[in-house]
Amino acid sequence: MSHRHSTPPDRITRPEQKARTRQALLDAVLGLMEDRSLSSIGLREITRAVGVTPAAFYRHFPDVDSLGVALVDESLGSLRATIRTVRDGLSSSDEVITRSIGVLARQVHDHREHFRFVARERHGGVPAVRAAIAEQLDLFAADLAADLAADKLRGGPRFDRWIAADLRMVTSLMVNHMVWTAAALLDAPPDDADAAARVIDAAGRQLRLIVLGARQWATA
Amino acid sequence: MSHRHSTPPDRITRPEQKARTRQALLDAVLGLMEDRSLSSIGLREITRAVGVTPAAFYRHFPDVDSLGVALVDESLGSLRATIRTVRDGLSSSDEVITRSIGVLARQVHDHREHFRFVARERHGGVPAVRAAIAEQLDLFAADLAADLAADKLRGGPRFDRWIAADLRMVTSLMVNHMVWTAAALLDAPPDDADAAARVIDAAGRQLRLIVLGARQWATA
DNA sequence: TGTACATCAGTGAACGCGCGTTCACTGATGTAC
DNA sequence: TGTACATCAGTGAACGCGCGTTCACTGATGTAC
Repeated sequence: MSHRHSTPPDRITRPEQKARTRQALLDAVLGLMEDRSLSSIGLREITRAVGVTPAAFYRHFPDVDSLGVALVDESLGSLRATIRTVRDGLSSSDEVITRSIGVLARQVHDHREHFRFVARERHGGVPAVRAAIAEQLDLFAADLAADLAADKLRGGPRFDRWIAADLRMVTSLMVNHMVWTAAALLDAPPDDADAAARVIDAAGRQLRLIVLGARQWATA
Repeated sequence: MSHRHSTPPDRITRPEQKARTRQALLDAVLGLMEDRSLSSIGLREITRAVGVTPAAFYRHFPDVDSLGVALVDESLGSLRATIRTVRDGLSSSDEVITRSIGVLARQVHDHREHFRFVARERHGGVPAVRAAIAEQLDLFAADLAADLAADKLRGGPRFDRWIAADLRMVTSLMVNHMVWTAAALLDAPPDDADAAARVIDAAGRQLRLIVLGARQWATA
């Protein structure tokens, strides 16, 4: 009853193998950043963790900083798509707040290392990485502004009548709050559900307070 | 007309000289952190910038991380006293908001390197430094909570009736906003007064929105 | 299907260099009498 | 005030080590015919 013919030969093509090594390099850096910043991580350290020679690194990235920029896209690119879909079903502002924070908490739990990387390097020492993160966060704020302007929220402020500057002011406040919430979740131990629940609860109330303020702002 | 007798001998005592070298080490690190994180700065680099031998470093700190902890106290300790006095004269919430942000902007302008250090290391790679910063920021939030509970603000929410958890929720939101504002000011070029003015204006409106939300929160 | 050649991800050795830490020391400052 | 001794911030040499980068190479994968 051998299955030796049921498994395909699955020979790996060269581009596939290259992509795997590249991914291993990215993963290795995330793993090495538990208690350190990107700028303190050495090229040899990375290749040692992956199990290739130092020179092999150059087949994938010109230097460690460039690898960092690639990590920004990997970390925030997919999250953006996920977050957008949360707001797609039209619903009340309270629902959207609770669900948004829930999704964020789940993402942070499932991709701790990516979020730790972003929190650590957002104001960190590598200019190119900092710029890439700022760009992605601006896109988050723009997405949110577009959704609010489309007035998807029932029971919330009437954002469709807001001037652009005020809209941007409130969305940047919300995005900043999101980033801060992620960082607070990271500061709690990974398996401490109680601590995480407390952060999530506080974050939800803060976001609700902001929405209350926004409603007043519009009518003031 | 020689003044050779008018200048005092000003011989420097040994403790004074030691304190000067220590301060020079602290200053050198701040200067080296323009585009890098603390964890990537070497001991020899620091002593080279000061003009002493590497071994001299150990007369002042056991390692670079400990120097970082000392820098946290230098950066945030004095700011805390300054910020407290801003709220000391009882005044309207709008006044306090405008003045608080003004003081913050001035402090960031006058002590750019210190704030850059705090922003960079707040979520950075050195656990001891991160812990020291978190502790100082908690003290900021506690100061603010105490002031709000004493109901110093006329025309603002009646914080004296708030439960402690809600008070802490809103003060941590405000402190986080303060830190984020400082970071945003740092991202603008040092001499670009227009860019700084835009950040200050947006920050003021965000803080005012938060206060509006807090007023609603209390009555909700 | 088989053969001859091209591609290129990863190798392994070598390079010069700056790192953190140790140590016995020097010599100006400080103190006891 | 003068002298003899103690202190200790900073010196300078030495150590073993890991760093980033270069280079000609190997050999499996891919392609043209």
